[in-house]
Amino acid sequence: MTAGPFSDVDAQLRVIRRGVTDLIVEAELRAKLERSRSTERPLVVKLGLDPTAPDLHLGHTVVLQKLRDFQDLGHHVVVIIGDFTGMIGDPTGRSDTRKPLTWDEIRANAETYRAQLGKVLDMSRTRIDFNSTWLGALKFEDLIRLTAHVTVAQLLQREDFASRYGSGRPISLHEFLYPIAQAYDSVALHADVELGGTDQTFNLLVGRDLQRACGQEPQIALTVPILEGLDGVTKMSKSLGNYVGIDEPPQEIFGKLMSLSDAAMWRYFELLTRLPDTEIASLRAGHPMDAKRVLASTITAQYHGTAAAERAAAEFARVHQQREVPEDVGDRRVAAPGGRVRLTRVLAATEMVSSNTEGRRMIEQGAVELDGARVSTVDLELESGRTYLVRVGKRRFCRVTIDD
RNA sequence: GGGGAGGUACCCAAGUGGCCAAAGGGGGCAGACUGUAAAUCUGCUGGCAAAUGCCUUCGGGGGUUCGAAUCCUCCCCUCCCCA
Repeated sequence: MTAGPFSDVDAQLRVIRRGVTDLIVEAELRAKLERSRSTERPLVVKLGLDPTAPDLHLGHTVVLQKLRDFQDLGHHVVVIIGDFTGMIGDPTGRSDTRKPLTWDEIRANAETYRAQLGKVLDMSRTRIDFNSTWLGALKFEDLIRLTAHVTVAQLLQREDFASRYGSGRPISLHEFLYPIAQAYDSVALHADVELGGTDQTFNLLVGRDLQRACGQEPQIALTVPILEGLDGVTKMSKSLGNYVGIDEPPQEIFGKLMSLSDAAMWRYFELLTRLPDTEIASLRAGHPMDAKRVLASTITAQYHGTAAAERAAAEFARVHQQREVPEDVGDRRVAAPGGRVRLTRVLAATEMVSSNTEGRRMIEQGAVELDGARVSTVDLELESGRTYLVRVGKRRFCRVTIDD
């Protein structure tokens, strides 16, 4: 993208600043960039990932795209798999203690990451490290020295700790160690920049303090906005079920994005697409559904290519706007011991519902269609030797063949 | 170490011997309406069988009782105050 190894500092800063919430401290970043340019040494840019949730979703891509920006500028990107910190679990909110992962699980998760990160990053220039490498080598004595640099009052500045402490909810001591461990990652790497969502601000700043205490130049803390999930309110996360995984099939990504609320969609335009402001403005002036279609197509294309995005769009129109059957309906076979089976059993057996009782409820609520006709009989039986097209709710389809 | 308050279904939160599979809210799902949106309205929201039946669930174990989320007892966990 540029002639020399590193482009003009102002140009770099323009790219880096785009879409970020906080850049602490910009003057220091400028100095680092200038030195990097004159010495032709790339900056070390760090991002930590949690090893427990190896499925990347659109929420992660906000920060990953920023990481990609740094890569494109020629800098050195390091992704830390927080296998050690994962034993703690970043204490944001829920207070459930995590069970430590086995080494095999961690390795497997890291492989998943490697595959998924490649959808956004240039993996040939991405280093992946495990923080157990250096954290596991620390002795208790080292830990004591490290923790001496941080005060309890400092830790209680963090909003999450403060509110829990204030409202009488427990804080385990090891949770206090989380920011310190993450900060030590920066020390171990000699990180120049650390990226994270705005919820990471505190941790990133502890990194600065600890680096300073260890005689290093403090890193730049750079935060990007947290993407809201499909509900448009809480942050996108797998555990809340309001996410779009980057590994999901195109129809899923497209369909999930179409179900966004109008209000939330602009946030997605802003954080997930690189469409120019003028184009977004003209979309705002038109029909919201057209805008949403553009959003869904753009993002689907990012992960599956334009052709797949077009297919997904066509499929969506067929199923939801013309109310027809989707192109790829799963085929299942269900055994009918006596020549016939109850529909409720079929629904459960094909996992279209979670239990027979649930299936019964669905029928009672008029949510089940058989070959296009709504089912009103709860104890309806299906005959063997036939194939039925079963639909539950709006999105669940299955072609079921009944065997003897 | 002393004193006090708590642990209820996905989450919050009522319930202090039977009418409790357990109020209410949130979330989720479904139906209507629509642009498969949002908002709104309605219904459902442990499982098996579908019959007025059975099983699992109120931190864990044991006990009292015809009968317990509710009483007793031991244990585990959390918070607050004092030291």
